[in-house]
Amino acid sequence: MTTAAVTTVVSFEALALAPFERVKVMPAYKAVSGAVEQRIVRGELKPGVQLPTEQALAQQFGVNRSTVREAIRQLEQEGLVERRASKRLHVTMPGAYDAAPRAARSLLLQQITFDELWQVALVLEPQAARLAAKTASSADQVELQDSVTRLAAHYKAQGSILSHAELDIEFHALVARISGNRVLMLAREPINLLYRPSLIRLQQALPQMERRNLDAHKRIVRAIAAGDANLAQEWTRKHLIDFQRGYALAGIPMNTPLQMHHLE
Amino acid sequence: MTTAAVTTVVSFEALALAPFERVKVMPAYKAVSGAVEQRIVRGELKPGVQLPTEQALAQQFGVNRSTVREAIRQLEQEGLVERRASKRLHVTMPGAYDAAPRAARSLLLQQITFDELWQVALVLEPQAARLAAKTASSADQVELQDSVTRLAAHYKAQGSILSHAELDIEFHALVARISGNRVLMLAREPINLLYRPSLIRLQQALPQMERRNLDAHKRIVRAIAAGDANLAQEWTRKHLIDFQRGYALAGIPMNTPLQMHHLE
DNA sequence: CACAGTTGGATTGTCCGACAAAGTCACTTG
DNA sequence: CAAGTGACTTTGTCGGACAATCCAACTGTG
Repeated sequence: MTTAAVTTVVSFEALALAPFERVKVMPAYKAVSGAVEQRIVRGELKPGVQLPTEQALAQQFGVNRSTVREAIRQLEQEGLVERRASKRLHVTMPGAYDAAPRAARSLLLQQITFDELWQVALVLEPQAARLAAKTASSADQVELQDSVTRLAAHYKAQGSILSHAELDIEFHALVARISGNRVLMLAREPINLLYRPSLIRLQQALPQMERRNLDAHKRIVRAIAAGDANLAQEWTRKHLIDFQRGYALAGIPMNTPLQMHHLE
Repeated sequence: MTTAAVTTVVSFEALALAPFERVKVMPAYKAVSGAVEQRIVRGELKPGVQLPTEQALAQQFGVNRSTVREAIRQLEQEGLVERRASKRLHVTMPGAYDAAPRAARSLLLQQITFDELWQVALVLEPQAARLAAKTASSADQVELQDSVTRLAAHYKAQGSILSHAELDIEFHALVARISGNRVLMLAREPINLLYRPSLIRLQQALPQMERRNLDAHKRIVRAIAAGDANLAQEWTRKHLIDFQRGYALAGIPMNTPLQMHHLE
């Protein structure tokens, strides 16, 4: 039975072999969340479908329910999963809106300044208008017209509920949506969140800006309706530069870090 | 003792009072994670400091350790907290890089197309170059020159480790970093992640593009070094449009959804 | 006294079992 | 058939437990 094989003993070190790389050991909860995440990202678990109960998941993965729960918390936070109707877990497609608040918070913690925001808006918004001019349907045009009408109404009678700034923001969000470019919408969103308070503040400091803003919106809508991409882009750009001018006019410095209350 | 107060009984409904709004009841784990999050965002807990142990947290919040753990998982996922050196919890400042992968994944799940990416890059990259031209230090200029040199070396001797596409990406990331605009960097990042595979693919299909790319990079660097913002912006824009032209030339459609393997 | 090895406590990751609250669903009843 | 009801399911939370690992103090040795 035993065939005496002739072998030579050679030590591992003697061969100067590369040492084994540290084996990456993942906590079980991370392994579980990762596994579920993969199946969602791969499309095997489509948005809307219910996941098994915690108990069942624990059995399938061969871990304890507590471990499954920790994994679920991660997936929840990631927006891949949510408890709809207070009970069962459902797979959800994380929308752009989901990542935005965190990005905004990250920017705040990094003490970004307003002009950093503005410099990006200065190119994103005109591009949104340009694209919108190319793709706007007639229904979109009606919506745009409505938005301008609301702004005009607000201009005539100051008693409106939404502030001028809110309507302004709404308008630009609408243009971005009409552009149909989801990357653009995603990139805009954190900026939008942080922009709002500054815009409101400026509008209160310089109420006379309303007239110019209204005018700009009108021109932008007209350009989009006409399908004139260049014009829509250019007017949006002017609109933004105007905003910067107002900022300077009001004597508010643009290069001081944004404060935390911008997010509350 | 008992003073008979004269009261009239009136039913709640009879007064047609507004119904109570549904009291928002938060799960304990969310309350805990929210509490910690607030103290971090407010700056009371600065990055780097250690958090108490799970046991201590459980006592302070008056909940079970399991509950604390679930809260920690959320904070961990959010990037506000991490286990450094394998044990103690440390507060961390989530960087832009942290939110990007999730944003990228979200975009993939939404089946975005390449031209949506490109349309945003088309305005962000030139703006990055413009800002970089205004702020580049001499050290930055050296780095830019290095980057171009590496690209040139790769062009001469194909044997480089990094592909042409990788160097291209690196260059644009460098320009963005030099721009000093953190909002811009954040907005770029998800695009960067998704752009890479397409760029590599294109570069393989059209190796003759290398020459033009190298040329464009050179001009951009020269413009930045000269502090000519307009020129830097314009050349970057041309560089990107060139890229689009190459895409069409290679016969690759730009409007098909990006595939999942873009992220692996 | 310096230094390396040992040891014991502290902390995390995981498990088990339990229970109240809230939802679900089938079944009963008017 | 609609409304009501009651049993079952599932989640959120708790308490305790234990192995593995890390940390720090302690100890023996030169």
